[in-house]
Amino acid sequence: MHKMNSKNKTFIDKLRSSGLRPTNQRVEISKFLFNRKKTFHFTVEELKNSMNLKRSKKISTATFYNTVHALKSAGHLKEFSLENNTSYYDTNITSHHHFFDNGKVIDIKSDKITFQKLPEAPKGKKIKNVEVVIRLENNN
Amino acid sequence: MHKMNSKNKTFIDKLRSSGLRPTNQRVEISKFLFNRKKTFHFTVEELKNSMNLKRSKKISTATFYNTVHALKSAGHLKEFSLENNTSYYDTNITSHHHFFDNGKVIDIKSDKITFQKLPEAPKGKKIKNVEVVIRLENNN
DNA sequence: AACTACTTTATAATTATTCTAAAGTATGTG
DNA sequence: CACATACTTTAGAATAATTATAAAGTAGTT
Ligand SMILES: [Mn+2]
Ligand SMILES: [Mn+2]
Ligand SMILES: [Zn+2]
Ligand SMILES: [Zn+2]
Repeated sequence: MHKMNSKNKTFIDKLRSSGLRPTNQRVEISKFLFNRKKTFHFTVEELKNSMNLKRSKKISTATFYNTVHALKSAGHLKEFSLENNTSYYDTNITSHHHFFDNGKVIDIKSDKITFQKLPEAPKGKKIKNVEVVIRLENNN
Repeated sequence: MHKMNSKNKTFIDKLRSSGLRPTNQRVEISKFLFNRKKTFHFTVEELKNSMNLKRSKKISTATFYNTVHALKSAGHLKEFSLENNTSYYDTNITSHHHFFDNGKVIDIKSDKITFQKLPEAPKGKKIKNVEVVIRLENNN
């Protein structure tokens, strides 16, 4: 059985608030996702492969998808897309911006970009958020 | 056999410059895509369904995918993604911005958004383009 | 007409994702 | 602690979007 320490608290709470019991598999996934300093951008396949690589008893694909989906529905992960019909997830759930550099994704803090001019929302609508993608290429 | 008129010229040229012979099927697809005043945003499935609806002899799925792919590779279409692992295409190939409103996509001309502050590219990289997505929701 | 290169199409394969149903684990109750 | 019940994990099937294959069709050339 697992003893909960204060370090684990945050990511176990994320599971609980997603309606998920903190089982072994889920705790390991949540820890892997949230127990890091920097934002993590990933696909479910990438997550599965990197976690299962070091494990003798693999966590099943369905558990990865289910857990990620529940965390996303509860607002602990944000979904986004690149141009390759795969879902990416972002542990930074605040509204922020990105550099896209050949499949690599880098966060840009919200306050690093400000606008001089922005269009109004069409009538009956309002703006939920404004997010910028800066696509990069190699110099020269 | 088809006689080419000046109206057809543009979209037939797009086929030619994509390395595609202007066959009947391709001409109809290219015409459907480019012979309109406003930008068209679509998925291949949507394109196929709306074009085949009015046809007795259907154009095959592979031809839709192949033609769209060639047009995109030649730069006559731009690919983008919403949060649902399907590729969308945009007949507006200029760098521009979008409203995303519940799966609906609306163009925002480039000059409608200007920046006060933008981050620099990481070293060794330069900025290829900057595109904004404004997500909308219903009022009240 | 015969030759060649390019096209279209039906169908199979692939990839990402979701579903299903059976077996496993935890929790509550007496 | 038994047992019931509820939730979980998992392997494998199913689905959706896309890509590949290979046979039959079409066009351009000699
Ligand atoms: Mn998919
Ligand atoms: Mn896909
Ligand atoms: Zn991010
Ligand atoms: Zn557009």
